[in-house]
Formats: sequence, structure tokens, C-alpha cells
Amino acid sequence: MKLMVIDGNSIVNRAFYGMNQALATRDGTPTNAIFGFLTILLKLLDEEQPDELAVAFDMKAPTFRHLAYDGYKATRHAMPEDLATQIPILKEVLDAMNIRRYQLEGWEADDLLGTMARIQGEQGGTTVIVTGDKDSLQLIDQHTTVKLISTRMGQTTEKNMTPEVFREAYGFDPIHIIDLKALMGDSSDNIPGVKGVGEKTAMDLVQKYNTIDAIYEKLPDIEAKPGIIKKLTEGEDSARMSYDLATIRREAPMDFQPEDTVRKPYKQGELYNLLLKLEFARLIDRLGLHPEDDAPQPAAYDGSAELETVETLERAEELLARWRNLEHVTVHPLPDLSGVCVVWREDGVRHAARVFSQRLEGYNTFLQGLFSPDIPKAAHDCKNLMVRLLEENLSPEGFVFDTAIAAYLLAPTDGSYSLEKLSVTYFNTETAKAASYCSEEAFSPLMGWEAAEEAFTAHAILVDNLQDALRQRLTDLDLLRVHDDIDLPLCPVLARMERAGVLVDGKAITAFGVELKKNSDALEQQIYDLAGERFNIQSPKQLGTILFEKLKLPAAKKTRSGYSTSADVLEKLKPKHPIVPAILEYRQLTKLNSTYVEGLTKVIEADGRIRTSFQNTVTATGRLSSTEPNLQNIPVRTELGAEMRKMFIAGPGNVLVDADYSQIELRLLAHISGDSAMIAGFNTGEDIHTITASQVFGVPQDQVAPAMRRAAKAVNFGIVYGISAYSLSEDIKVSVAEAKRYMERYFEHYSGVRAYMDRVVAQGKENGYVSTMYGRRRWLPELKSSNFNTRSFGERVAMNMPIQGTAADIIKLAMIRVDARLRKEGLAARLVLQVHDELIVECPEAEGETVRQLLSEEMGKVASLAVPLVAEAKCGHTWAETH
DNA sequence: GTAATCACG
DNA sequence: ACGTACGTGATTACT
Repeated sequence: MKLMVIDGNSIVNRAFYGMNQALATRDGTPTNAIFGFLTILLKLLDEEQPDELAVAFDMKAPTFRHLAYDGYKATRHAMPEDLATQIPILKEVLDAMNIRRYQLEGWEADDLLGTMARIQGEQGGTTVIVTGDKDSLQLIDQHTTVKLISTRMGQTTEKNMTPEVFREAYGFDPIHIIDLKALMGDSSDNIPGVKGVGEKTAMDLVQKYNTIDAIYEKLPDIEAKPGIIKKLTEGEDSARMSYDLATIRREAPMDFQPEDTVRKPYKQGELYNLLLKLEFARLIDRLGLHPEDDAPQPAAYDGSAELETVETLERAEELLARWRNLEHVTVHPLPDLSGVCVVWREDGVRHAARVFSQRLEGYNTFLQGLFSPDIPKAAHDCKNLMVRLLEENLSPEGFVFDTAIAAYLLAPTDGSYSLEKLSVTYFNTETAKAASYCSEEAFSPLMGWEAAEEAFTAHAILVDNLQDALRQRLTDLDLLRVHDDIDLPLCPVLARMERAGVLVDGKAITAFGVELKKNSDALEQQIYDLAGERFNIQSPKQLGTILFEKLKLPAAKKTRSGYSTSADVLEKLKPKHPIVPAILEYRQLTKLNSTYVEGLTKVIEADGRIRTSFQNTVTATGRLSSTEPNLQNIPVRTELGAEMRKMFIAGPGNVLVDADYSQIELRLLAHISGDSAMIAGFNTGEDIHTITASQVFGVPQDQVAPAMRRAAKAVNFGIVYGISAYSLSEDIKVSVAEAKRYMERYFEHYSGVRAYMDRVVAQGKENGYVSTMYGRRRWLPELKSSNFNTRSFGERVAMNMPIQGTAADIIKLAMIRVDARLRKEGLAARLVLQVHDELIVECPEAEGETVRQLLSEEMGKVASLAVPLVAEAKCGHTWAETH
């Protein structure tokens, strides 16, 4: 039989310190250590497949010896509260998993591990001890191995220590770890050892003599320096005492019978409820857990409805007429719009009507009726639905609620908002997988019609229930206005933009690619010549070996897996070797070619246009993102890269009009902080970076040197991001002390900015969230973390999100208004792209000037701030020309 | 699937 | 003393 025993305290500590993310439930209970522990546990179970399993804990944490982790001086740190609160919960989880745990007054987890391993061995079994603590290595023997765990940045690495592996590494048998400790001591465990004997001497002695008994027997005739011999002689008592302290006691009076620890199935319902409380939805999914059959369902969820399948146009018309008078109906379409389930409530009864193109003659007439603006509709992910509606020439108007957007506004850092997930989050209820009715074959007779139809209907009802629950929560948190005024009305605008697409010059892109390839091939050859061998330049690992080992360039070591070869490292090495500039240029050319030339060529559609997807439920701040392809990161900063923008063109007889907000984030900083000096600066209408430089460096504006302006600009940006002197110094390449001086002078002149930064962090800590001018929120459990890095990150986010997020709100409002105005005025112009602070419209040449002014005007008047909100617009035949 | 790199605001 | 700026997405290498 194979027993796995886990050192609970050791592993939970490693999980706590090794998780780089702040994990917490909505109410702020930290859960990262629990999550980390369970992740490690499941991984180990999978790998080891033990027959028996147990976890040992220290009784309390007075000795703190298990708090030690690499680089952490554990001598006498109290256990952080954020960790302490997680341990009792973890124990509950283990109980629900039906895993035996042991703890014993007066005995440490180590001792229990040792005792269990001994008993197991005596009964002819084997044991794997799982710990992060090297002390336990003394327990290794023929039937006991130790799995050493270390966790960094959420990544767990493990080392299997068998007697052979140990001997290879240490040069003596595992049991002599005790002798080693007796000599060298262990500060984290308060073991004194022999004064003056460190790790090196101790290793040497134990490798030669194995035990302290042997050493002291032969003393003074041992191979060691006279000084050491003297120290050993004087320290004998201490060594003997340390030996006892370092010895793990294997005779704990514990009630351990290996057969008690045979693995048992989880207590399904109990574990489900616990993990649900901890908001570990993915873990619930992974373990395939379900609620207990008799568990009380939240009142909000009611999956029942009067069902019908609509098969005549008369019935369809009748329903449409009734729906027009309701507050809303919930619509849930199949991805290809070949069917739709509509859920509504009348006189306290819920109804669900399913309509399929194959079963209703006149289905298209029905769709036209349903998707006319006079039937108020709720749906999950409106924008995607609207894109499909536009493809079918149906109206994207008339939507009043989007459950995906609502869930996003409530938890913008969650990342995904599938119905499967929301069902668990909001109703503690598992639901069918969308894939069961979304695939091509789902409704084929082979797959069983009924199952697909049932899942489809269940999801429609779920969306209807979510609509209720989420609307309530939005109202409670004052987030409904963001949904109603910004994110929902933006959906049809985005749908139209996606459908419009942007025209590119495919031939020019291909030609550019040929040119890039020619030049990068030449560089590749050059690099091989300079390196004296061929290698994969695109492999950071191989490149690192060439640069830092073969060519012996000074390494600025960085990444986990070796040398960093990133552009800023290489930039510093440029003068040291001609291979470096060649690599930098090679990188630029291949990047342009693979990401932009090849990436974009692949997605050009038959009409020569590229259609991106704008994601409206992804970013933590409220910005949009762009995928497949990403059109928000087309090069512009370098001359060669900017060539790409010449390939984005207006159609024949058309122009592009490009309008971008000038310094919107800094203007918002001025407005939100209320800093009078910065507000005054913007109101003079001069260049803000020059003004900043003039104020910070104390020179008249006309004497601001370009370097001063550059520095001031970097400080301005840094401030918005929640700066540190170190990062600023890296950015503008001055000493940290110099950067610190800049920042001090900056805050002297803009004291209101500093006050705002302090204020927003304090509010974030108090409320648990920060918000934009329009009420969009981001929750910040990181601010309460006891981990310095995590907390610092939270503070920077607190400073940045209200600014970046407000800018995002403003441009979204601008898009809604620009789109409305272009349409109202009967212009052929249409929005085609948004790049965070920039809008791009394509229109007939004749409309160019009108549109240019309209854009600038609408964008400028979205918000009235303490400083002007300025948007500058230009026309051109290519995207490059508009800059 | 993750890490490293680099493109954008 | 800590470890180093906010927000994204695509490509490539490699496990």
C-alpha cells in the first residue's frame, strides 16, 4: 500500500507565499492559500495515485518553524492574519474531501509525519512525505521518499527525494541531516549548533565522518583546521543538545492506523457548498461536484415555465403582439439564428416559446417582428447577437438588458461570463453546457433532439432569471446607469463597426512582407556569421546562450528560466557587440512580418476588408479590446512600423477621418484630482509636458530643453500609472536618486495630485473598490493583502483605474453620440475603428470636412471638465496620412 | 498550456 | 527590506 502524507502547515505556507495573485471572495475573505493548497494536492494525487492519504498539522503556530521558505527569514515572524484565517477553512475543506488529518498537542507536524511513515513501513507499506521543509529529509529510507515542494509565482515545482537522490546531492545518508543540523544549527528553528561552524564546515565533516558521535570519538584527531577542532571541542554540549532538537521524534502517541487513511469519496454536497462559498467555480467544475439533492435552492432561481413550440405563423403573430406590451422578453438564440427561445412573464406565470426555422413556415417574418425595436428584449451577450442580426438585415435596436455586460460590471476582473459560470455564481446551480446545443450536429436526430432542446430552453430560462438577479445587484451598487447609459447602448454601435470593417491594401501588405523577408533573411545570415554558428534567433533560450555564454556579454539576469533577452536589455548591450543591433533589427522585421503582414493577410475578407471583434467584457478598467485580429496595436511608434498604417485605406471616393483625444488621461487627472496648478496649465492651452517641465525644473517655458520635456512627459505618464522612482529611472535612464528628485518636485508643484493619490487609495481600502466618474467599479481585494507586492499593485491600480476607466467611459459615450449623429444627419459616414483614445470614421470625400468637425465637436462635449476636453481630427486617404 | 517578447493606448 | 508603472492581444518556442 502506498501512503501519501502531507505536511499541512508547510504546504499551505508555500501556497500562500507562492501565489502571485490576490485571491479573495467578493466579501474580501482571502482564499489564495486554500486555492494553492488544493491545486498542489490535486496535482499530487494525480501523479502519485496513493492508496492512502493523510494531512498533518501543527497544533498551533508557536514555533513558526514551518513558516520558513526560501529567502524568507522565518525566525520570528507572526503568521500573517490573511493566512491564519484560511487555515480553519482549509481544514473544513479537507474534512469535506474525506481526507484524514492529524494534529497532536505538543507534537509538530514533522513528528507526526515521521511516526506515520514509521508505522507504515513496519506494516510493509511505502510512504511519500509531501513537504516544503528540508528538515523532513531525515525521514527518507528504503520505504519512505520525500517530495519537496516549492512554489513561485503560482508555479509549483517538486523534487522527489529517494535515498539515492539524496546521497547524490549531499554525499551522505539522509539520517545524517540530523548530524548536519547539530553542527551548523538552524536559525529558523532556534537550533544553535556549534558556534563558528557553518554550512560548509558542517557538510565537509558529515561527509567524512557521518555522525557527531564519530567526530567526537576521534577528536582531536580529525581532518579539520585547528580552529575548527577547538570550536568543536568547546561546542560539544551545544552540538549534543542541537542533535536532540533537530531529531524528528517518530514515536508520537497518535492513533494512526494506515487503513483509516484509505482514500474515500468526497462528501459531495458539503464540498460543493464550501467551494461555492470560496467562489472556486472552476474547481467545482474540475471535480465534477453537484449540490446535494436536498440542498435548499436560492429563492431567486426558478427553472419552471409553461413550454411551447411555435409552429404556426398565427400563433407567432399573437405572441409578438403580446410581447410588445411587456417590460421585456428574454431572447436566447442559437448561434446561427436558426432557432430562438423567448421567455416572458404574464400574470405571474413564466412562459417559454421555442421557435425554429425548420418548424415554422414564415420563420423570417417572425424574426423580423421579434427583432424590431418595439419589443424590449434582454439577452446574454447582445453585441454578438447584434452582429448576427445585422448579417440577416435585422435590427439591432430594442435591447434593454445584457446579462453578460451586467455580470462584467459586477465583477470586471472575472474574465469570462459564460452561462455555465454565472449559473454557479449567482444561483449555486449547475447548468447544461452551451456546447450541447450550439454545435452543428446538436439538433441532428442522431444526437437526440430532446436533450439539445432541453438544454437550450434551460439556458433561456437561466438568462431570464439572471436578468432579475443582476438587475437588482446593478441597482444596489449604482451600476445600472453604466449599463443603461454606456455599455448597453454601445453594443449596436460596436456591432455596426464590426460589420463595416476596415479596408486594407492587400497587395501593398504582401509587397511590404516580401521586402521585410528579404531584409530579415540578410540579417539572419549576418547574425549567424557574427555568432559563428546557426541557431534559432527566435528562441530566447538559445539566444541567451549565444549572447551571454558564447560571446560573454554581461548578462542582466532576469527571467525565471534564464537570461532575459528583451529589447531593453539588448538596448543597453548595443555598443558591446555588433550582433546586438542586428538582433534588435531582426526582431523588429520578423515581428512586423509575422504578426502584421502575415497575421492581417490571413484575415482579409473577399471585399478587401478586415473585420475585428471588439470585446466589451474583458478589461478590468472598462476599456474595449480587439481580437482576431487585434486592430488596436497596429504599429505607429517606429518609422518602419508606421508603414503598416499606409495599408489601412479608405474605399474609392472615400476618406478616413481620425480623431483622437489630446492627453485625455492627464486632463482627467487634473479634473479628478482638482489640482489647481495642473488645471491652470491645461487652461493656458500650451503643451502640458512643456508646462510640467517648466514648473518642475523651474525654468521659463521657452527654455525647456527637449530632454527636460521628455523627462516631464515620463513623469506625467508614470504618475497616471502609480509611479515608483525606480521604474521612472529605468524609463528615462537616469539614476534612481535623480528620478526621485523629479517626483518630489512634481508633487511639490502638483500637491493636489499627491493628495488625490492618497485619497483614492484610502477610499479603495475602505470601500473595497474604486470607481470612475460614471460609477464603473473595480474591486480591489489586493489593497488588504499582507503581501507587500500584492498590496503595492493594488495601490497602483487604485490610482490608475479611475483615470483610465473614466477615459474609457468618455470615449464610449462619444462613440454612441457620434454614431447617432452620423445616422441622424443622413451621412454615409460610419465608424470603423476605436483605439482607446482615437476614433476612425470612413466617409465619402464630400463629407470629410463635415465629419471632421462633427467628430471633434461630439467628442469634446461628452464631458464638461475643469479643463478643456479636446479632440483633434484629420482627414486622409490612409491611416498614416491622418497622423 | 505557459512563458517570453513586443505591438498598441 | 520588499521589487519595480496601468491596460490589452498575437506569435513563437517549448514543456
